Amino acid sequence: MFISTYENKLDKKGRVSVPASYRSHLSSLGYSSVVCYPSFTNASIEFCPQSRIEKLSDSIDHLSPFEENRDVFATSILADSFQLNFDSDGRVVLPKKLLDHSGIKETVVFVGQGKTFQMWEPSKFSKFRDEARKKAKTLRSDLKWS
Amino acid sequence: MFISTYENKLDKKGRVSVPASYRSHLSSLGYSSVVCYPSFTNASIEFCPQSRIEKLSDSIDHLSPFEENRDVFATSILADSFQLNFDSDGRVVLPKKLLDHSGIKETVVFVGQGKTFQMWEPSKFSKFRDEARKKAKTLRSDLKWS
DNA sequence: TTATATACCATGCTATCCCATGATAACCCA
DNA sequence: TGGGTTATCATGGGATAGCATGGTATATAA
Repeated sequence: MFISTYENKLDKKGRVSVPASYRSHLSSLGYSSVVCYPSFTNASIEFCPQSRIEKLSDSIDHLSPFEENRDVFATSILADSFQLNFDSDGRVVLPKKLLDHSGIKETVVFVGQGKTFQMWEPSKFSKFRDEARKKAKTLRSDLKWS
Repeated sequence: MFISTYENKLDKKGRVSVPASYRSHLSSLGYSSVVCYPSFTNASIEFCPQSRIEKLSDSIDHLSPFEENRDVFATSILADSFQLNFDSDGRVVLPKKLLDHSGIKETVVFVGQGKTFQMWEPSKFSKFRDEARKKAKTLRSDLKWS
């Protein structure tokens, strides 16, 4: 499970360490590689194991080949996704497109979301987090979890 | 069951012993790791078995990946949670964010809540306890226990 | 060359492991 | 019952390993 938030820094080469606890969870899942794509609902970068994207790809594939939404999903997710590789110290290089989408400059906030995690520019995240807290207070009862 | 209250001290390194009776109850339930998060409703730190948070993560995961509330729940709960590990002497290190939320400086009050427990700053807890007593007096008849 | 990518090495910080101490509670036995 | 002996537990500190981060060196492609 991906939980907590961590702040790490981009170095001059654009590398950033993925938090060790996230890496160890990834390897416990037996991941081979990971995928990033820009969120469409906000300015974050979504990060997930390759297998999850494949599942997503499958569900897109089940849409009719002629349905308009099929192309919409495929284009906005799969076409904008990047496969990332860890270096030997657990770092990744973020592609420029994703940096632009997120507004990340030198500090990256890693935000655990359970099955996935996100990467944020710090000030954008704190704004989003405040709003999320407010909404969660009113919506909390909607989430069933027995 | 987690019952009664205990006062333990934070040392310079930010470690605090979890009361032995709580630890033995945790291990009798077979829990190896635990999760803490700031309470939504007061200044305490909530403490629960990891499995409880995993259930939550699963139910969030059943929401559509593109539903807005998905991010709202995940961010406000999972992102603010911390996985804590016991050292070999039954202590945990409390992250700075949780110390800030709770106002804990050097003394931690452990408060049993049956299935979970909380951690409080002493003076905040005694205030909370007094109010809880008053409310309980007037609400007494509401508690059903077939 | 210039830029991009990968492997490898170095450093400082901090979390974690392991052991020591003192206090308190539980136990045992005359 | 009292007195002494062990366990148990909270607490403190030193040593060490893991981690984030910075840098160098080498390779690859435009």
